[in-house]
Amino acid sequence: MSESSGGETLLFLTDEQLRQGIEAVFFAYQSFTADPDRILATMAYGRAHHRAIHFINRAPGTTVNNLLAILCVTKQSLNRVLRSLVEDELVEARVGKVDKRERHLYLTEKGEALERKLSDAQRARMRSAYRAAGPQAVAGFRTVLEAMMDPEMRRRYLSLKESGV
Amino acid sequence: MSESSGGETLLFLTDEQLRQGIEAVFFAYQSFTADPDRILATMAYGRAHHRAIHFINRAPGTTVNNLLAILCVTKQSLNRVLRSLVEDELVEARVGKVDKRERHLYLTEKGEALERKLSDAQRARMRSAYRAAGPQAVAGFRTVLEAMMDPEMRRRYLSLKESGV
DNA sequence: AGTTTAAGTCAGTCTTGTTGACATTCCAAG
DNA sequence: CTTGGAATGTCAACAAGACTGACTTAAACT
Repeated sequence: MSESSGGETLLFLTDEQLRQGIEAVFFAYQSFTADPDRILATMAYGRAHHRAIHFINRAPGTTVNNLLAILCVTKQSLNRVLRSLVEDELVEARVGKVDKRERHLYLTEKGEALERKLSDAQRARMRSAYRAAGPQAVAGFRTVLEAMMDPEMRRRYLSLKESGV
Repeated sequence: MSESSGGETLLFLTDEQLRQGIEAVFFAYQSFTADPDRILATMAYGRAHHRAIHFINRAPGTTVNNLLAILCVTKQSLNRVLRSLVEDELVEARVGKVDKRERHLYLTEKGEALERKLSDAQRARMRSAYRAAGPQAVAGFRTVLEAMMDPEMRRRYLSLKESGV
C-alpha cells in the first residue's frame, strides 16, 4: 500500500516484497483456474482439455507439434486429451494439404460452444479485476508478466498476441 | 505497447485484450513454476511439496487445517505430502499443547535449507522481472493480482502479507 | 534408397488430486 | 460423569494427467 506509485526506489526488491509477489501469483492463479475448473468438473474433462481447446481456438489450423511447443507437454500427454476431444466431436483434425503428415486442428461448433463457455467465465474474472485496478495497473500487470516469462515463452506469447491484432 | 500509460479509456476491456491477459498469466505461470520444478525433479519431490514447505516457512507452527485452507486441497492429499516431508526430516509435526488433536508444523534445518534453495530460484526470477518492469509496473501488477483473487483467498493473502511485515 | 520428420500408439511409472472408512481428541448436553 | 457429536488427522484405494521409453506408420527430404 505504501510503496504503490512511489518513485524509483529499489526498496520493493527486498526478499519480503518478492515473497509477497510470489504468493500473489500463487493465490491469483488459484482463483484464475477455479472458474473453468468448476465447469469442466461437470463433464469428463480437466484443465488439460481446456488448454488444448483454448489454443486451438486461438490459432485454428495449428498443428499438433505447434500445440506441443506452446503447452510444454509430451505428445503422449497431449494425444490422450486430443483423442477424447476428437471422439467427442469438439475438435476436428484435418490432414494437411501441403504436408500430409501434419494434422491441422480446428474446433467444431460444439467445441466453439464449450470454448465460449469456459472463456466467458475466465474473462469475466479478468474484466472485473481490470476494471477494479484501472488502466495503469493493467499496463503494469502485463509488463511484469511478460518480463517473468522465459524468452522462448515470451516469443510464443507475443506472436499469438500479434496474430490476434 | 500502445495502451501503456494511456488515459482512462476502457478500450483495454475488449475480449481480445482480456484473452491476452489470460494468456499472459498462463505463460508467466509456466515460467514461474519452472525453476523450482527443475530443482524438485532432482529429488523425489513435486510442486505439492514445495507449496507445503513454502507456507510452513511463512507461518511456522501453523496447523494442518490452516494449511489446508490456504492450499485448497483435501487433507488426505496434503497428508501424503506432509508424511514424506516428516519422514525425510524436512518438517517437524509437534502435537498441540492446548489441543492435542492439532499438529503444529515447523521446518527443520534441513527443511529450511531446501526452502531457501527453492525460493532463491523463484525470487531471482521475480527480482529480474520487477527490475525490468520498474516500480510503477510492479505496483500495478500486484493491484491486478489482488483484484483477481477470490475474496476468501485475498483475505488469506493479505493476512500473510501483514504477518510478514 | 535411406534418413528424417510428424503423428500416433502401447506400456509402465510418478505425482497429486479425489472419496471413503477409521482413530483420536475435545467439548458440551444430559 | 458420561456419552455423543464435532474436529483433527491417518490409512487405503482409485483416477487424472503428467512423464519416459520403445515402436509404427506415412510422408517428405536428400
